[in-house]
Amino acid sequence: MDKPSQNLVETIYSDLRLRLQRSAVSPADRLVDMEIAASYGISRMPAREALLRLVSEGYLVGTTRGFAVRELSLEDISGLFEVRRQLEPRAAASAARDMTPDVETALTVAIGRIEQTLSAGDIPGLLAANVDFRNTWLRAVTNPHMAATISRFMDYFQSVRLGTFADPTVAARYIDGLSAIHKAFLAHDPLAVHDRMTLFMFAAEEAYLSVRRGQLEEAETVRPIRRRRK
Amino acid sequence: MDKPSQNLVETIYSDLRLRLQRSAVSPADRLVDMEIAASYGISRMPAREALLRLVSEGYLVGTTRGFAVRELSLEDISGLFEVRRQLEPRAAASAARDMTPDVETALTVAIGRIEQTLSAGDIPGLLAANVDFRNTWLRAVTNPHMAATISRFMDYFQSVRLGTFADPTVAARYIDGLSAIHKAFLAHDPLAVHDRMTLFMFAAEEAYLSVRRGQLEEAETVRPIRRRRK
DNA sequence: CGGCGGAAATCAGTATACGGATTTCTGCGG
DNA sequence: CCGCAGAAATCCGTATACTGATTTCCGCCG
Repeated sequence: MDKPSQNLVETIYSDLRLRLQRSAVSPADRLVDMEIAASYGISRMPAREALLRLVSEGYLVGTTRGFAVRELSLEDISGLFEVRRQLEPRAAASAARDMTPDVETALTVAIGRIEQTLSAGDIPGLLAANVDFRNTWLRAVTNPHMAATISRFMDYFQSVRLGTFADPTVAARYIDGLSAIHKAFLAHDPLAVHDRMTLFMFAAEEAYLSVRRGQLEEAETVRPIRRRRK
Repeated sequence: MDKPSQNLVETIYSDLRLRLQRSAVSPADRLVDMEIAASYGISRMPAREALLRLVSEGYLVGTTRGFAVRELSLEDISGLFEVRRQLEPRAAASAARDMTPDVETALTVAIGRIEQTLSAGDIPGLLAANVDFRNTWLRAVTNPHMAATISRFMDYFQSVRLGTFADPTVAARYIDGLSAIHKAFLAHDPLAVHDRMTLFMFAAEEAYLSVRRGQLEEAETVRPIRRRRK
């Protein structure tokens, strides 16, 4: 969201955030300040501060050995979606009202890319296109506090998302929902956008819950994951 | 929210956050890491990290000389209240549904203290009682993500709040709104709580806007406040 | 072959140090 | 008395260093 900035912490923070958004960090990975620092050729402190910031925002958790992406419990997912349900339909509706033509075309492009990557079975591409779509309508949300909050809540789900699209049935329904939202945007109908987004929220919640349930019972057996502090 | 914790950054962060909640830091004040560090008898880094975290959360802004409390523009206030309107009525309603008896009595105590401090003209006490009231019902919100988000949005307004209660008319209406919410809580009526909270949100937004407008035009004349970064 | 215990390694937290940008202070000249 | 240039002070950003807690490694003993 911010420009390059000649500030190291900001740079590292953005890079890491991007990697998290793209699910480029697995929950098994450990992010260590010294490694990151070395890869940028800088000292530990900026890397450490960026990591700490991601922890305070809830994207990472500190373990006794490095930082790891936070894994969402089923309660987390429900709770996060309760908030999303309150915000996103309203925000999307206001975006539909205030949208400029270029946003409109960008949305269409994004939807096209989503359908294309879906039929090609290109999961990473689908993921990226999906992020594009949401960022595009979010750009038309004039209230920056609203947009930032929504963006933040969406980003919590990146560790689950890959799995969401693995099941073709789920993926198809997901895309159908997006497509309906897109149509409502094109019709410049804020109320329809609101309703469609509401429906979409429930479908998405179910999808994430089901995926996460699967992940959890699969890992039922072995799973240490130690936190910090006595 | 968190316990003492044997972590310096956390300690300082909580202390500072508390001071901000209580409006104990004026916008004219400058928070400097070395000063804070000295007052705790520690080094710069933990103090600095706590300040940086407050900046990233939007409570402080960096200036060329120390950190200062963020001042809300009129647009900020409107934007923040748009989000609050989406969240707080819903959250309060769920709190009304899930509330335990001890929360109920705590709410009554808080309301009593609010009325008492109001008639006594004890503004700081009123401020504290007000914070108590909101934290009390927020405790009954079972969704931690919802509660944390709301708490965060409320805390943005501490720099304006003192002024809100200076005008007796505004204060009286504010308290009336709270009182109506309290009654709805006692009646265990989630819908009434939702409605009352919605009304209250609009009244509060108006109050803050009016106070802030006054502050802004008063300061119209002299006002350097330099930010950082070219 | 397994487990047990101590040494070595890893890494977060904190402290101290330095450089550079900007502001504030100071004193001289007008 | 005011302005203006240079000096001093302030304070952020970053680097490096130390410490203690925890984990991992490794070899000895049963």
